[in-house]
Amino acid sequence: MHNVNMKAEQLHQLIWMSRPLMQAAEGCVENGLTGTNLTVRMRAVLEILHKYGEQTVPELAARLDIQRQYVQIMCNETLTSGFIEQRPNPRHKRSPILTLTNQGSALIEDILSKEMQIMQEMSEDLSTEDIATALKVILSVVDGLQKRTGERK
Amino acid sequence: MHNVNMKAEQLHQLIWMSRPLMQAAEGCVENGLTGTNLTVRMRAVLEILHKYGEQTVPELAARLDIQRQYVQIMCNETLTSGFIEQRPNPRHKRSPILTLTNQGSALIEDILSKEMQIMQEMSEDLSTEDIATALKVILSVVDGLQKRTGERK
DNA sequence: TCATATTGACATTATGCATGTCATTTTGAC
DNA sequence: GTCAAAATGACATGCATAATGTCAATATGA
Repeated sequence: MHNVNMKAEQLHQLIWMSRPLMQAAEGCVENGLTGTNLTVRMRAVLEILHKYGEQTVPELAARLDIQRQYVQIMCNETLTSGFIEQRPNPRHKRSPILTLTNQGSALIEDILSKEMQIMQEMSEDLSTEDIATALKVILSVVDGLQKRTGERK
Repeated sequence: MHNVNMKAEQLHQLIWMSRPLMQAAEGCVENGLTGTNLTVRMRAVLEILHKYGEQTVPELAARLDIQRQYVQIMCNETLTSGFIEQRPNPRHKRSPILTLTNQGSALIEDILSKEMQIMQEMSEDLSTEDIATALKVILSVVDGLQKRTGERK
């Protein structure tokens, strides 16, 4: 009985750490971007292209779960900066395929590897099992919260 | 060696669940507010007053870690709605103490108890130890990330 | 007492999107 | 092949959630 409330309260605390966690994560990413001429949004574009390969703006938007119109803006910025370029799309003349330039490719790889190094450093303080457990709990909580809400979209 | 990368990758995945987690949590809170004439910001004001007792706008701002000027707006809205009221502040004539009205007090208690019930339901799927472990990991990660960033003031 | 800090109020700006519209393709069903 | 429907880029507008700047009134502390 008392145990039930303990669990609920700890879960509550866990859930509301999500904001500080996100802010800390984003701050850290932003920090790693200084001196690169990249913005956080441009980095996001490069990351997806690096992870999933070249693709069009609408595909990127679906992947990022952001409105197409906004992703268009992000991509246009990134194009201007020269980290990505357009390739003709055989499947759609108005919608070119976006692809990393050599410069963009090298940059995002460098950034991601530095970020991964931070992950490794931080994971030294934690056991493999604890990390796995935490991830499992978080996934379960996200699922539970979404189910109990007016289902997005 | 391979283990190191596994840990880092799981940690990475965990960290970037923070955004969906936050969105799910906020969506759920918003959902619970329908029919109450409360906005999310007003709910935040009520919650702090309920948790930490009556206080001034600047105190609230510090607690919420939001700029004083914005919290002022949130509080003025909440005042208009009648869920909180001003009390003379013996320590500062220009800065009244904000306190919950009976109506506001009843409302926030109802909301918080319904939210806690959701926590209890969700915690049924998880063990006490797993929740505790997850919380520990998250706190550690937030700490680690903040340390590795241009330290937020 | 008097320089400095605090506070409420108001104005402006920024960020990160969502939403709406339009003209131009592109696609798919017939 | 035709034609309605869908996809796409471009552009405009709106909106929530703040940060930032300023001012005048008031408080505070040395």
